[in-house]
Formats: sequence, C-alpha cells, structure tokens
Amino acid sequence: MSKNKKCSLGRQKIPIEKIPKKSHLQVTFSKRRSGVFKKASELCTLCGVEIAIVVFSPADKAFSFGHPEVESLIDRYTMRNPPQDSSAQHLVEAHRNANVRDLNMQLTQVFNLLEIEKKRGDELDHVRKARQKQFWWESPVDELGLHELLQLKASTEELKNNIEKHASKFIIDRSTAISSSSILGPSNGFAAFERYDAFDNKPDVGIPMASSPPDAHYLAFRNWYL
Amino acid sequence: MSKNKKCSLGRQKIPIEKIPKKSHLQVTFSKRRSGVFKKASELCTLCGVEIAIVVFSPADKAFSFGHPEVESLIDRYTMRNPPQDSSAQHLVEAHRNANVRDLNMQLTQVFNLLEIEKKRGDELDHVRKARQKQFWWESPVDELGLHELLQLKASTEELKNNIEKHASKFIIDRSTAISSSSILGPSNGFAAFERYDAFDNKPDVGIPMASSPPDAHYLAFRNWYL
DNA sequence: TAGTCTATTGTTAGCGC
DNA sequence: AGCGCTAACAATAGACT
Repeated sequence: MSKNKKCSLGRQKIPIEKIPKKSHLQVTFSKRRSGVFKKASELCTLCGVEIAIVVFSPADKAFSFGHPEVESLIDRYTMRNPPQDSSAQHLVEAHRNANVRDLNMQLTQVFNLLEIEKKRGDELDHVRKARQKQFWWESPVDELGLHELLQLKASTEELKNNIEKHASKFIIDRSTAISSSSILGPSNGFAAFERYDAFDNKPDVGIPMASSPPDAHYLAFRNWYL
Repeated sequence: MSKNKKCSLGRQKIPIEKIPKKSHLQVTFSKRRSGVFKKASELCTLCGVEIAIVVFSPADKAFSFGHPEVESLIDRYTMRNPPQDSSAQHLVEAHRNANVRDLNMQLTQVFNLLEIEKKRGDELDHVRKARQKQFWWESPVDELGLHELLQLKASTEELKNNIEKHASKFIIDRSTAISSSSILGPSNGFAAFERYDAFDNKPDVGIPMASSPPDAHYLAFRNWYL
C-alpha cells in the first residue's frame, strides 16, 4: 500500500545457532518445518522414494510427514512388524492405517491434480499476456509507429466502407425489428473488460453480443483515443 | 577460473515430476537427500527441536537422519517404549489423532488450492473463448445488427480521424527512421493468430510489435471483410 | 559415486496485515 | 496462527572432474 516505503530489508543472514527469542523461534520453526516437508515431498516426487519425517515442536507437539505413511516406514525401518498386540488392537490399528493410507492417497492424488491445474493456469496466463503484445492494434495509438498507423488507416477506411454498405442494406429493408436494447449490458464503463471475472458458461446468444452494451464502441476502442 | 568460457548453463528449472533418466535420478536423489538432511539439521539447531528422517533410496537402501537419534524419536513417536501406563496410551491416541488431523489439514489445504487453481484455469479458458463473443466487433460484419453497425461506423470514423492526425504528425517530423520492416513477422497468413503457442516471456520490444508483421492489418480485420 | 563450479531458481528473514 | 511482500541468501541442475 505505502508506495514510498522500502519497508522490507530482505532476508538477513542468521547464524545457525539456537534462536534466543521465543516468538521468533516459533515463526522460524513453522516456516522451516514447511520448507523441510516441501523438500521431502519434492524428493519423493522426483525420485519416487519413500520418506518419513517426525518432528517434535518446541512446544513438544508432534508433526510428521510421510509418503506413503509414517507408520509403515517406521515399521520398515525398525524392521519389526507390529502384529504383536491383541486382535482388537490389531483391528483398530488396521483401520487407522487404512484411514491414514486413504488420506495419504487422496493427498497425493489431489496434489498431483493441483500441479497439473497450476501448470494449465500458468499457460493460459502466458497466453493472455502474450495476446497483449501480439495484438498491437489494441495498444494505445501513440505507441504505434508510422507503418502501423498507415496500416490501420487503410484497414479502417476499407472497414468503414463495408460497414456503410451493410448499414444501408439494413436501413433499406428494416422490416425486421431493431434488435432489443441492452438488457444484459454492464452498467459501469469498464465492465466489458472485466466481466470475465463473473463469466460462466452461458452457451451462446446466436448473434454475439447482439444486445449491444451501452458505450460498447467506446470501450472497444478506448485504447486508441488520444 | 577460465573467464571466457560459459561452461555452465547454471541451474535449470525442472518440473517436480518423477525423473525419467535413472542416472540423473540417482544424482538428484543424492544431492537432495543431503539438502533435506541439512535443512533438518539446521531446524534442529535453530529451534532446538528433535527430528528424525527415514528415507528409502530408489535402490531400497535405508538412509536416516536423527537428532538426537532416530530410534528414540521413533519410539517416542510410536509411544511404545517410554511410558507404558495408561497415560502413555492416551498420548499415543493423541499423536495418532494429531497425525490424522494433520493429514486432513494438508488434504483440505491442497484441495482448496486445487479448487482455486481450477477456477483460475477455467476463468482464463473462458476469457479466451469469451473474447470472441465479447469483442463482437471482431466477428464477421454480416452477423452484426444495425445498432452495432452504426456504433462501429461512428467509432471507425473517430478512429480514422485520430489515426490521420497521428499519421500526419509522424510524417511531418519523420526525422526518425521509418521502423524496420518485418524481421520477426510470421511467414504464413495465420501465424499471427497462433504465435502465442511459441510465445515465451521475452521482456518487451519497446514499441509493441514495432516490426509490423506483413499483412497484419489484413489479419487484424479479416473477420470484417465481406 | 562424489566433489567443484556457475548461473539460475528457490527459500526465507524481517516486515506489515 | 497465517499470508504477502521484498531483498538477500541458499540450494541446486547441468556439466565437468
């Protein structure tokens, strides 16, 4: 918000010693724990290996990360199998483990989906940004060179003629009703450019934007105005 | 050492997916395993917490890191050894539940992220499709109604005037070189509309599309032609 | 298999909210 | 507690040894 302040000093080097300030320590623990878990997760994905991490927080709370699950990896590590307890316990265990397995599976799947979606979103974002550079005739006129201006002029004159031709055709046989005035049109001047936020998938309306939003032509070309 | 050689491309971005090449995977595993262990060690030192990590390598070899030691932490985590009384059982429960809670939290978070990303992707997708309908002035002229045609005519005339004004300004002081002819321009007629496929993020070229692709004005308005 | 080097990407300390 | 920000710092991909 404050435009003038260089409020951030950026990251500072800290010695790898026990952090004395407690609140600070808690923040660092939280951030770095996430960092370690993320690294572990990446290691899993990249190398397809199994990893389990257990941390006890400064407040002695247990945090864990495991792929596929902490318990089975611990069991594998200690190389002793736990079916030593009573059958009831065992069933509870099994249920718990199944539950955890399910959760982990869901987590993994959803995480993968997330990656895919993220990629798709980024790509589309790039496309969108690319369009702005690609379609130079949508840029402000003052940024165009002479060549572009001449091209635009030529195109525009031809376009104008075509439009006039068509318009007169319309006027000549105006037996058909003049299309309805704006019903769906946006009420604020910029809506036409921002409406995609609220855009859902209405199939189509026959003639594209046939209900002629107010000031649409202004909006359409406002970047060209001087 | 050698100043002239660009021997290294530096670090490259890699997608977080399973690395297909095995030798490569092995190197990455080795490096990143060290990285994770180092991060864990720093977390220990900085926050004075206890942490245990167990990894099974691609070759199914077990690597572990633990402070103070893996075994005791595992025991603490599984809560088998240290206290054996009822309170211990209770703690086991607590930890287990905490674990499940954590997993659920992760799942929820990731799922939310997925939703957000999906929405973003969909929106951008819609934007792209919507542009065609939204920018009805890019549609074929014959599909426009009388109202739209009149709007277009008005816009066009104003636009033409503006362009002429600017063009004459350019012509009057044409001390600057007329911008270079097409270098980057596409060679086939439709490339201008498809180029975003190959578009990456080149910063900018000062004037957008200053190198005026051939027939760009034709492409720009070709939907309007009769 | 493991270490070195470098250009780049990724992480995070110290803020504010 | 968490999220966002920015600049500084740290990790690391790729190539070589």
